Amino acid sequence: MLGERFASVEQRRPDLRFPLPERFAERLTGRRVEALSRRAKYLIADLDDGQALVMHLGMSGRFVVEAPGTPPTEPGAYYNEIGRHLVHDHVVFHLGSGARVTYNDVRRFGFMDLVPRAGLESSRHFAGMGIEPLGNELSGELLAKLFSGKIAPLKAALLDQRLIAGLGNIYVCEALFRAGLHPEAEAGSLATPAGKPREKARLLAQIIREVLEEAVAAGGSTLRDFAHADGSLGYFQHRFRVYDREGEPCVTPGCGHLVKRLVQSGRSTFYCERCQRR
DNA sequence: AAGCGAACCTGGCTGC
DNA sequence: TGCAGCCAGGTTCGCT
Repeated sequence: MLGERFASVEQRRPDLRFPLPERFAERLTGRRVEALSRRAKYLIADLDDGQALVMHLGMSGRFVVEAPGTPPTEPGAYYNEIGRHLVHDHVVFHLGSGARVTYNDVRRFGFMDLVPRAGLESSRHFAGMGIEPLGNELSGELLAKLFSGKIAPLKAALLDQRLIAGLGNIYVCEALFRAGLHPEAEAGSLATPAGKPREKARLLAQIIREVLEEAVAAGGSTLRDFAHADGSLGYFQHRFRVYDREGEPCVTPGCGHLVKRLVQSGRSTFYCERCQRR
């Protein structure tokens, strides 16, 4: 997409999670993509008219990139060769080069929006958003400060995008396990260790970074249908230590306790009650 | 104000 | 085989 123009855009339904912007396809047609970036779980394409195309994949969204000359899928076909449900191809970007970028999203929890690039940080999607977990700001000191006084469970605080923006359910479970911290511990307890000052916060901050870097290097996690834009899959799911491993033995040498599952604010948490302490 | 459950939507899997 | 129930990578809304 970078440097390309949108020759045309097909919008096949009026909405994803939210209504698509007014005259969406029309406003994109002829525009050139000048930059691509990411903030938290949002993708941002800067356009040559000062607008930004903001995109979020939700739970099941994916982009598929097809090279110039790839024949269009057969009209009326339900699945393509890799089992993708074509009825869930909602937006198709036809690029000047002839390549196609298709947004497919079974559950339609994803969305797209067009907003002025200037002041993007204070626009409705980004205002109040927390720090980047891979940015320089994340430190034990800041983590302790962010969680100070919070009685919400550690798990919920880590998922709270207003504090740290970009951690999801899988990586929070994995980070808590590696840090040996109990998901139900009060978030504020990280900030108030009477003895070793903020040792837990320092360790957790370091481990969050490690887990994310390792997951990115492994290409992310393919649970059911996640794939990169070129169709390749992620491999981090093979390195899960607790996520989706309920009832399996804890991987800590000599532990042997079974991984437990509990529900916190509507999301599954997987943890080892022996290795993860409050 | 913070924290929590429900809602948004479809499909896959399990168990009866 | 069929059907009900549960579960899923995320965010937002509304209630207490």
